Amino acid sequence: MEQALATNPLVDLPSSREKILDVAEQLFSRRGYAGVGLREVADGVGLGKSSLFHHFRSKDQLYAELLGRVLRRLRNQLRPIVTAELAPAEKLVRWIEALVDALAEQPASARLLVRELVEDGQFQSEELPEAVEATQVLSEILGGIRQLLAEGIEQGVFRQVSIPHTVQTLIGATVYHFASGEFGDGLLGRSLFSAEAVKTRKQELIATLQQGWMA
Amino acid sequence: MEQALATNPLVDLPSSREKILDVAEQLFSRRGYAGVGLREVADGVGLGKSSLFHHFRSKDQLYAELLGRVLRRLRNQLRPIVTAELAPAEKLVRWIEALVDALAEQPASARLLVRELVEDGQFQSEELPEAVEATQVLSEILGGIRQLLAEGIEQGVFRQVSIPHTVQTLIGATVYHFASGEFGDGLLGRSLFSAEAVKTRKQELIATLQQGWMA
DNA sequence: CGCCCGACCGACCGATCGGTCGGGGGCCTC
DNA sequence: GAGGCCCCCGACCGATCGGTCGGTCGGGCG
Repeated sequence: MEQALATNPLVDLPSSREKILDVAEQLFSRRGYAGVGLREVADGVGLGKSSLFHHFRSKDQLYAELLGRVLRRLRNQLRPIVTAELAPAEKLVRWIEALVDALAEQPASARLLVRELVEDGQFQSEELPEAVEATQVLSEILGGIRQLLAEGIEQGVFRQVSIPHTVQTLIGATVYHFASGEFGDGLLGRSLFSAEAVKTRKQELIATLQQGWMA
Repeated sequence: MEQALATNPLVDLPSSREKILDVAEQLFSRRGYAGVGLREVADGVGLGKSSLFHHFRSKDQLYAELLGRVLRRLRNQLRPIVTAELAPAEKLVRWIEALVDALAEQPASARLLVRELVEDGQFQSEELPEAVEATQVLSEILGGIRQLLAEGIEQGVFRQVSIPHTVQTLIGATVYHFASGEFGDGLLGRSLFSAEAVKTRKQELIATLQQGWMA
């Protein structure tokens, strides 16, 4: 996180802009869009507040860009699984594992996503191009899992579950879980993101859901 | 909502105070604690902002009281099921049904709860007595479902699932689902709270989870 | 009648909000 | 060495934040 960045003349881009996004991701994920002021973000980066506006047009745009970054990461890790040549049951297991891994790798992601899903989306309706792109990436991810489920049902390996409800259950069991912060830590008696807890989560999920959806 | 309240000399209590809580519940659930100003709450009730402080000490206290109201409702609807004399499998089904019904009845509840669970709880650590009480009610609810699951495992009718993870899955599949607002509406193609969608949710949940947890 | 009190109000407080503006310093290129 | 560009800054803007204050009003009660 704190390597020598400025000393590398070739890829010094990850400097301020990325640092702002990193800090903002931590803060927004914990206390929400309205709960964090730009002053605090700037302080966390070690810049003046007005410097943020050199890199981003507005608070809205900063947030939208953040969301896009998180969603693109997820999409990139999940896409190859949907398009792979595998049996649906195997695909589903790998998809769940990959989603859990992706969420566990970057603890702020799940919280950010839950906030966005629970919010009455002011962002997708904005004319901000970054927000529009983020919405598209989300649609891609959803399309993938829907297709995966549809395949399995068509081939008769899954029960005839309701696809939208199943998607919701999956999101709840993964994204919500890793977004549950201190509450989840307290329930589990350890950090949600400890290697042990992540492994157990995968096992429990796959056992429950696979068994619950198999024909 | 707009009956003649003041004309009834016996039960005129549900007047302003309850009205404030109702309006605040709608607003906070949709845009979060930090996202709603007291001015807007007061306008929604039809009062001046300063009048809110006649009924509540602070914004924090108003919010804590709100949370307590929601949690007490849930506890009161779930408690009799845990203590009932029924087989664990039957109890679990009824518990899920009751939770879904309770969340579906008052659409703001689920969103409020998800926000609270995802937030790094500033409220339970506060010295606000209303917040402490709300935390206790939440613990009661959690204790109930934990006990229910433990019973089932002990009697061998449930698999040896991890109880904390199972609780998380249950919360995700119910509370998150009904908190997912416009996103969930879009996924389902109808309102999350339509009678049809609620009924389907119950069926899907019970089928999946029961089948996934039975020994 | 006079008195009290709960409900309510507008004006106001200091602080903070997102955002703007003019300018300064380092570095690269003519 | 003179410009140009990128990055950054402090000072400042109007608006809004949670919260306070003094005071008005009307109904119940002695």
